[in-house]
Amino acid sequence: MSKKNISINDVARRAKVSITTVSRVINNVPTVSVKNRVKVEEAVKHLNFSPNVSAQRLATGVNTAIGLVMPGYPGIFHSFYAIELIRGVGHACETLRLDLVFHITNGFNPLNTNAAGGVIFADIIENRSQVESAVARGTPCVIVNNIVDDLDVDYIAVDNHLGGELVADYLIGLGHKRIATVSGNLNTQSGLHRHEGFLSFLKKKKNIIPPEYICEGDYSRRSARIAAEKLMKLKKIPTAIFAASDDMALEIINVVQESGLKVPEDITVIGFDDNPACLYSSVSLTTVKQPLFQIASEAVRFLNAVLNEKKKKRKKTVLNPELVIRESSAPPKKGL
Amino acid sequence: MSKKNISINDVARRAKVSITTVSRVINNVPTVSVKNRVKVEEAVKHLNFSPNVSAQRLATGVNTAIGLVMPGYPGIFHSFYAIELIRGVGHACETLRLDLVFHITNGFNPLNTNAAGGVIFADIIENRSQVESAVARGTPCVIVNNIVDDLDVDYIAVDNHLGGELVADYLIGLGHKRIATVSGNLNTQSGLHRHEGFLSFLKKKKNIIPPEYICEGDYSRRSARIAAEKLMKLKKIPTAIFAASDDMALEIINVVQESGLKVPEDITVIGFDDNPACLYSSVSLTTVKQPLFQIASEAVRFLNAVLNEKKKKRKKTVLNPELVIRESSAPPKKGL
DNA sequence: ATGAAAGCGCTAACAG
DNA sequence: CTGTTAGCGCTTTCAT
Repeated sequence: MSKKNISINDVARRAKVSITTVSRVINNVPTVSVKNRVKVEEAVKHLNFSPNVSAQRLATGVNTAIGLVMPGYPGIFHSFYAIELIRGVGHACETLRLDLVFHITNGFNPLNTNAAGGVIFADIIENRSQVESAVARGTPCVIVNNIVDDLDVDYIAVDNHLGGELVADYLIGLGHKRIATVSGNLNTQSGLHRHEGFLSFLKKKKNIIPPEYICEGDYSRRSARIAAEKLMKLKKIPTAIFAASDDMALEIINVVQESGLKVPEDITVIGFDDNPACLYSSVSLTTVKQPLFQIASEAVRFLNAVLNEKKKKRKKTVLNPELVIRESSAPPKKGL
Repeated sequence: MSKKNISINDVARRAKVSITTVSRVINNVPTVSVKNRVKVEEAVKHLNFSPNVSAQRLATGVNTAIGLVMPGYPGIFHSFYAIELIRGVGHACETLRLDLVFHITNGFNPLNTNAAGGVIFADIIENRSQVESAVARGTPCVIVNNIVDDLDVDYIAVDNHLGGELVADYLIGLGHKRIATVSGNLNTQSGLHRHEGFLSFLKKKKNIIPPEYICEGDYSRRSARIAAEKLMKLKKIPTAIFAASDDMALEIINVVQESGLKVPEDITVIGFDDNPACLYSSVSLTTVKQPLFQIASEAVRFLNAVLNEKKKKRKKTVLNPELVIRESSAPPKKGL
């Protein structure tokens, strides 16, 4: 270390007070004479002193850093989901003046989550064991966007099942009969739930959907393209396609247009996410909006409250997504 | 705190060895008998012990966390630039097993950058003073994507000026005469340098560019649209437009196409970033590629080396961007 | 209102 | 190879 560390001692010496007084000033403890307060403040400024966070944490036993653990599978950073979460958590931490310790994990090297006082897990694919050990160690955890009932953790999630149902309901209401879907990664809870919600609602409403209309994607543009091209080659082309993400929906629209068909006149396409980037496409997208930013902020605020012992009760929250109707959806053409 | 903290003492007691031995085991110090090592490992596992990072840092005086400070202006998270940086820094930290402390700053509340052993500043708009105080405090800093020669800090940047020149040179070579440009935010160094490089090269080559062809944008889609619409209303429409970001370029293409013109047949459009999202647009974009991911990783590796005292010499690096020619550019139509 | 002193959990000489 | 001990920088009783 080349750092000439300025400590509370240096400040005390310069201000000619005890380190206790310096500590009081840094922590805004009221019982300090104006005279001393001024002296200390002068010294702090003069020495460019900044308290050693590690020492503070050791002494108080309170770590005010929030951990954010994000799965590291390829492409996640190109997803609206991840970005929005980072942004939400980041802003909330800034507002609350908390450090944010960010980790990308591939599920292998088990990070030392104890560098933070509380941790937020963005999904838990491949890193359940990490969650478990953090919980066992007593670190407050909140899982975002994953409903986990078999583990003693808090979570804040969106009802993806309902999201799928909303789309199915809307499509039926519009009069569509030939409805297809391209799922997200079915290994993720979001992908699975959206898919199941959509399909089960259709089935409940006695809407038969042929197997060739059910395509498994993985949230990538590439998978969407493959699925869409397959759909466009069918003898009976669907009149509506539900994609499990906006990104995939956009790619599907591309394929549809390349086939010489129009959205929504010939085919309705619906996405999921409410990714603002999709407002700029040729047709604005009908989609399902999930309050990601708020979820993220809420997770931080909750953890902060726990750290301050304001509350310690469980927080298992499931929020409802919302259908946003824009240009890419319309009733099917007459006769279809 | 509701956490029942397991300390090195608990482990020592259970393993019936001294805390020093436990410490040695945790830190992989070789001089520990196999017998003791096994006992300690058993205890660690049994107690789900994980060392207190704050205590380690205090004791060693070494903080292995890397700080990443990002300006918080609106929209930055929708830029490829920010995402790529986060991704690059994140992955590098993971590989090196470093904690990443992430901060979004609006330039006001001066964060305590000393929560990290070294910090990376992604641009320094509005937070120069923060950089200065970190430097004064002796914290190793590296500034990314900003050439800062009036401050004693390291930086790793892309030569944006050259980037602008590359585009100008290419356009001239293609035979374009009526060349327009939509700049990025001119308060950012990248925006300014790209703009200046582009313009100065044209001038040097005796290419006169009328004032109405020079539009000031701010990296937002919105600003690009406004500028492009203005350009399309001119009596003499340009045959080529250089946008300071891919995102803006895409929006410009939209406007061009809405005007009934074609890219690149009628108008060449060139971007800057090499944002992969732009591969999916109707025409793939000719653009300037900057090695953001590598820059980010390099910044982390450098800081890590400094922390390990492997090197302490200055690192002022300027990397060259690279022109990537794709579909959105072509020679002007005959006669123009 | 102020300070002395103990201790947070860990590492790093130093002895043995 | 192992243990004792003295801090690291700060907070927090407890006196004064």
